[in-house]
Amino acid sequence: MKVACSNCNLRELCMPMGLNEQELIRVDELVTTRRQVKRGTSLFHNGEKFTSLFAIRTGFFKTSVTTEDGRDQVTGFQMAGEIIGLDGIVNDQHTCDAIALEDAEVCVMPFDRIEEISREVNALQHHVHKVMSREIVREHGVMLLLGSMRAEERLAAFLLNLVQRLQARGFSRSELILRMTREEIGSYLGMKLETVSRTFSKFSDDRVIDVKQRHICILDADALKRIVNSQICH
Amino acid sequence: MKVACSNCNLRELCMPMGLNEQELIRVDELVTTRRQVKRGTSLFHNGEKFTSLFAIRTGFFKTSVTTEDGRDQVTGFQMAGEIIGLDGIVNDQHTCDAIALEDAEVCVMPFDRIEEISREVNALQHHVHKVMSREIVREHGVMLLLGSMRAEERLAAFLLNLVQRLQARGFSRSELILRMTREEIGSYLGMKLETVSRTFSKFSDDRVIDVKQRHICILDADALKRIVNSQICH
DNA sequence: CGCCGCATTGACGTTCGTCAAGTCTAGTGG
DNA sequence: CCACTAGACTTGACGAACGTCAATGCGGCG
Repeated sequence: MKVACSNCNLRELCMPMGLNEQELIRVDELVTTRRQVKRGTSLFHNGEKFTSLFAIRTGFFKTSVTTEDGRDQVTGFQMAGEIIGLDGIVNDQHTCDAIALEDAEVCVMPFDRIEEISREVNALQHHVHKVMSREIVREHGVMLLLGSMRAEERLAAFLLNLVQRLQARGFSRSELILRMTREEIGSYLGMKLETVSRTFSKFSDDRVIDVKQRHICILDADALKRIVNSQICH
Repeated sequence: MKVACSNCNLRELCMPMGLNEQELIRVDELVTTRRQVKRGTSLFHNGEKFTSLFAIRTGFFKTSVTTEDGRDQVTGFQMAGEIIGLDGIVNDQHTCDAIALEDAEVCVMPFDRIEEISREVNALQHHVHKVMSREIVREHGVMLLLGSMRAEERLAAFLLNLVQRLQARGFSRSELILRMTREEIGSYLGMKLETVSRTFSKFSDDRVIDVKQRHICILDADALKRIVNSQICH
């Protein structure tokens, strides 16, 4: 049942590379347990005590933050091999919610153990730093998107990003199934669900993608890239 | 000239707390040199090789990312005691520009040395993790702002954030001098400089703040907070 | 088979961006 | 010391993009 990290087919995504025998053994100790998360339920909630990071083994998550006055903002969508929970480190409690968008399984990695093993395995230490830095850079990209792109550009960038990550996991580079609603896409991209829907329809009319509910087929990836870079006359 | 970190008046901001004698000595070795950065010049640029993190000793910075097609987005404003350069870790090169908005001095901390000393001083290790996590959480807040707030709410949140950080550094909680232009504020907040200016004027008309170019006086902090939380009728 | 949540589409309104004119201020050089 | 200039800021008029509200369509699940 329980697969060691050293044998996991996702190891290139969540683990450091180039470890020796002994380091591999140590790193395998990171994951204490696995946890199943049913679709629609939460892995953690804002305010909950932070103890562990989670590596996604299967499934798909969204993370979102909420204000006192009830607005909420999806801050990311996470898929297999990605690490979730980094927000909790700073104050020992989570500051966002993580909700499974399909049935999922995560590897639980207690953070004190991560720190302990990091001190011995340099590659792990550096890997942790890289994972956090990558998240910071990703968020810079989202800020750029939210701060300076228009609806079509945002949605095009979103689709390209999704399909690129799926491709890295062995899925098609032209077909994908959205695990999230239009409203969740809209929240992530800073637009209303109606605008998301209209923009999908526009892309479909322009023969750039094919949309059947949540089934998306990318017909012209280059056109999408041109849209992101605003090389399209409006 | 060179003040040890253990004696620096900013140590509570950039250093871990509760170190013993020996650990203090080790941590003092983090900062190899200081570097002066003149107003308008860069600390680092997108694409430059990453070697070090920087702790701001004096002065004020902005960081910004740029797309191929020339759009750019201010991703943050940093002041004394804050750490800059975390984006560079993941790919060994910086992915944004850091520009001084006033004459500044930074402490240069080579990252390999940070990792080395982190392995020995647990408090430093955890501190590094917290600094990175804090940046991730901060960016979640910016995403919320960009994705779901309107112009007045964004600017109110921005002012409250700035003044709160200045207060933590011993400055007034009601007066501040903006180190950045309207255009830079606009870029950060995802709006045009004219909208920034108009919104300042509106706040001024409503007696919430007093604006004289870059000199801002907060007359009614509670009103600003209500604006952020949308408890104002439009 | 029917219901419910999600998605689509249309009509209309609001907010913010665009363009343009004009003002203020700090810094420079006579 | 003052006039001049360049860059930053303010303000107004107008329009485009997107949000809002409402009606309708579709598909999956019990």
